[in-house]
Amino acid sequence: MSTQTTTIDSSQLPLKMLILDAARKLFAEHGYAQVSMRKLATTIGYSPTTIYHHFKDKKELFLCLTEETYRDFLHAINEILSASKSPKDALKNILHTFVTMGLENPNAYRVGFMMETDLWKARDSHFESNPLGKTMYDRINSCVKKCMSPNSTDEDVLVTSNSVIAATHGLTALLVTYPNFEWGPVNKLKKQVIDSAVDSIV
Amino acid sequence: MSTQTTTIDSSQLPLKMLILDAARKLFAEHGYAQVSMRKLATTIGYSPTTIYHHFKDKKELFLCLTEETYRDFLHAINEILSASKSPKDALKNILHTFVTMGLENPNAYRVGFMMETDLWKARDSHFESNPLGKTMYDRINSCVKKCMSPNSTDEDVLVTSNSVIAATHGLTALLVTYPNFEWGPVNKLKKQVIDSAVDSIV
DNA sequence: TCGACAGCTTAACACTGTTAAGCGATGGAG
DNA sequence: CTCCATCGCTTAACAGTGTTAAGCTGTCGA
Repeated sequence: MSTQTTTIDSSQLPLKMLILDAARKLFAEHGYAQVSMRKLATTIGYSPTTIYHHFKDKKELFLCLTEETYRDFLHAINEILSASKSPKDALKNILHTFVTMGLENPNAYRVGFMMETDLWKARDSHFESNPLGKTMYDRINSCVKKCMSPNSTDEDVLVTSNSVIAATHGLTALLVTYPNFEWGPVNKLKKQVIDSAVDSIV
Repeated sequence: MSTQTTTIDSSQLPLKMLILDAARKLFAEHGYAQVSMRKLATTIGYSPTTIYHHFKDKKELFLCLTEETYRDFLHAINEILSASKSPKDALKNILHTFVTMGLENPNAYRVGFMMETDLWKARDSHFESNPLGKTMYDRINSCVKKCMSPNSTDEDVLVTSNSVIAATHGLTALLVTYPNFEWGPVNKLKKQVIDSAVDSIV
């Protein structure tokens, strides 16, 4: 029972911020597995135990960073949605940005969209602990719906939305996982993947 | 310098086989990270060090299993190619099988197509240490080429082939990574992803 | 001045991948 | 037969991991 009456976001606590900042940087540079709690502690000049006073475990710490990633993606999506003319334009722009952002910050993309967290696997609903992810997904879903004929069933929309996401994710994942492979001109690749996924929508 | 004149595949050595069999099973069940060398050693009734007499390190051990995965996929591709009428039919069948096999053995798919091994990252050519993967890739590539107009450039073929692979991989990766998500009817999803990728080929 | 509490550390546990050193049996040479 | 080398395997350790129980220390209100 604190006497604190002002609403302070606990994530704004200086030390918690310090940890997150260092973690974000280290993590973006070296990847999840390569950053140990001890290394992180050393870089911020505290003992490893201190981190555990602010985060339940390593998973929770990096889940915070994941949320930041979702926030960034969602922000970009919102901007695009409010600036695009047609739904198809918006959708294509969103997917392009999706790939671009993934390539710009591969480690963030890895944690956000390529790692299976027990937190998610444990639950029936995937997005229960991930409202930002859910919002992102819903945005894309409703954008796809607008691209489709008005008498499409919910299942049609779901399948189409997921298939568009799958294709885009596949490209990003491959480019992130095998950056040294001879992919050919990446821009053409992006365009072809996204166009053939979106233009097939009727 | 052994006096052995008969050609014996060293992978057929009983203990090496025993290790690989146990590793394959443990790994398929629990995943790469969850299987430790000590656990593996215990299940085969040897000390951990023994494993290191047959495999340089954990990475090399699981790279052997990766090769098996590639072998399986390549085998399936070859069967399809020799049984299909049109190139487009063959391509669609290959991609369908790709997804199906991935879902049947998610852990194998993870190691084969979702993990960045230092071995590959270190090299200029991705497939230098992975001839089976190269063959697989080439098979798909030439199948895509047959689907395209004869005056397509090599770059066109490359981009198209990679974009088809990307879409298919994306679906498999998502299904493997988030198996509990409400994907909707997976068969419809597979069909839509593959059809919109392949049917966009001109 | 005392005591409570917050913030942080020390030290440990149970793991991990990996390896240097050594043990014991087997089998060929003298 | 004896000796020695070699092969197959193990013990014990190193350095690292995530994590936590226990304790220390300084500040602040009573």
